[in-house]
Amino acid sequence: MINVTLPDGTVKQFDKGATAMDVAMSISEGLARNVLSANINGETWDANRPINEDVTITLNTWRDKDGKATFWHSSAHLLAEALEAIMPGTKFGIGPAIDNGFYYDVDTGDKTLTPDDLTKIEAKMLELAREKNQFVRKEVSKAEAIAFFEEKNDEYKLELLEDLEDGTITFYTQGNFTDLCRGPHLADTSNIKAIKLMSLAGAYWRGDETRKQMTRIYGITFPKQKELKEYLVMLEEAKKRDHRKLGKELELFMFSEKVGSGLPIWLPKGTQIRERLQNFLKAEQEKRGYKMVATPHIGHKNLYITSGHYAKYGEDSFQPIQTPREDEEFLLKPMNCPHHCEIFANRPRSYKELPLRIAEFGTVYRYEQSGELHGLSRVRGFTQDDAHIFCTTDQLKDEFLNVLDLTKTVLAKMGFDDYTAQISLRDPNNPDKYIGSAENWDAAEAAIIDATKEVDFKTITAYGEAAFYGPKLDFMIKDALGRSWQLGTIQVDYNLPERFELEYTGSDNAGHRPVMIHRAPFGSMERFMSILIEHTAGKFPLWLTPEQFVLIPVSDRFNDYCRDVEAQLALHDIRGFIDDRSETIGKKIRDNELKKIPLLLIVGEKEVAANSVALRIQGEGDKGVYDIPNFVEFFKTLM
RNA sequence: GCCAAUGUAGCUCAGGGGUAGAGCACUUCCAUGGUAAGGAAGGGGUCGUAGGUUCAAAUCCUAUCAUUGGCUCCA
Repeated sequence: MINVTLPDGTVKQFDKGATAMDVAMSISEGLARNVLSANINGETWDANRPINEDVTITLNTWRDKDGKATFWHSSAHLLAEALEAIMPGTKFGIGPAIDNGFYYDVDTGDKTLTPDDLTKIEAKMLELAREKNQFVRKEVSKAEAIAFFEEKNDEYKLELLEDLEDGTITFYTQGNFTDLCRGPHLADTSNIKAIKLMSLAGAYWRGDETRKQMTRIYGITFPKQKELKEYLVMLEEAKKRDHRKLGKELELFMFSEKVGSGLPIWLPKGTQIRERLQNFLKAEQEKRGYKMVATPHIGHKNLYITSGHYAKYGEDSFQPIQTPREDEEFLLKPMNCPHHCEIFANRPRSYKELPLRIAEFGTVYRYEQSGELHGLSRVRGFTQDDAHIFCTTDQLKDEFLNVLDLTKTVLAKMGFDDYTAQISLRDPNNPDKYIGSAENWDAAEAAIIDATKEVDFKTITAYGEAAFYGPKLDFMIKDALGRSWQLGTIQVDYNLPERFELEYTGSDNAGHRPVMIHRAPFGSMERFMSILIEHTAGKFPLWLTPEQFVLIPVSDRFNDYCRDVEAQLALHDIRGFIDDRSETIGKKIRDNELKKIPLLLIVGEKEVAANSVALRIQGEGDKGVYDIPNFVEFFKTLM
């Protein structure tokens, strides 16, 4: 007999060789029907794999992340089976579950997969799923495994096998398809009821761009057709929030082939929002002791030789700008820190000046690869809400707290609450990768960790993700389609002060090297804007929105009155415009609702008589009549 | 940069070897309308760009640029 401990602490006894399915059955038949896999002592297992010792168990269903992962991983195998049936000789790379579905990297040789093929594969998958084939786990020796894939001529699986130890290798077979796989899998294919292959993409084998590019097939499956439909509807809804679409519709920004790809052009409405964001941040920074500076868009080549960027990124960047003078070269600045280092070096500095916090909305240019450009999220020219803090190691933690407080204030003001702070530390196995003494790194990493604890941030720690010059903290946030982007960042830097030979005079009258913190709460105005658009679906908070109200006269007889109201509201810094087109009232309301103007003020005979407006809130409908002072009061409650 | 797809009017899209279509937007006129599309008329495109095939190319081919989905990269 074995003891099985359930998540609630209950211990049940079973015969040796019982399965998670048996455990589920002992609880209820319904649960047994829904169990997809189980976590056994922390490891995910097939629901029908025999258990031979005392274990702690969690049963995974569709509602659990691990359950979905099992479902989707099995779906990937089903995809492979279908593809092998349709295109014999296809070679397979890896086929894992991901956050939303699964993919399989395949090599179809000379044949190129087309979207039409996906439809055929889907149909085949459904057909195979209905066969209710069991996923059969088998432990194999390495020699057996190698023989199997040599027979199949699948060099990818053979390469994967090289890294596996004999005795730990398992195969899974369902129907006619056998794959090298750790598992776990569903009991059989019949749970997979709804299938959608989403897209095709190229993907380098093992993520290495020097290796062969395979075809990646992305797909998603569900236990119910209805869930697939809901998922697709959700995707459609998400697309409506896409900042590229809304940016065009709301006339916030544009791109021009003539100006160049990846170079965003901010239109008047977008610029208004951008400037309000900047003014807000400036005010917050002023409270926290920052001084604004302004530096040129280019810098002498020598600046970047000093900073080390020339050697590291020279060839992959915008190329140097020549001058009439021979051998003189300037670079478009890819970051602001070298300029700011020169500001620090401008004159002798005393420890009494530290921490020195200098800030700039600095526009930088980076030659991103053409395939990487993405709306406002990934561009070649963008403005960082940059600042550099020069301080002593002892001041690091307080400065970190100061920056964290600022970042928190900024994100809260925008209503962003679903973000992750990633602490990036050294790779403990690779200490030579990093510049600076171990003591300094210890101090900086401790400062970050302590500071994030004090402000109670939701953090994840990533070892080995630190920059070579120092540890960092990045704020990650998702766009409408669930893609993760880095917004704000805080980075400790020991390298640049060293390279620029920055010094301050300490209380001991000796020279000391400062530490530098790079930080940008928004990250860049462009990327921040893209996320802001997607999170608000274009319904910006009232303080940010370019047009807070629209006055809609019922007929053009009331245009003069509207102008009067507009002027009265302007006195209270309430901004908007008059829709004096000769259209029907219904039409004007519809148009302005679609433009997402927050407050619609309808004005006709009655309103003119009572010096009032009839208020309608975007998306909410009629809110009744307000006289002007009351409306101003009401407006203030919304801000 | 790599793989794949797409590129037709300001926008969304249909069409497809025989000289270009819809809806919305725009202009003008009529209507002066009370809470999500009033009516009529009109203007607007060398079908991304450059070559090629053809009697004839927006349509087929090649190259190129841009965009989209991924991969790689990301100071």
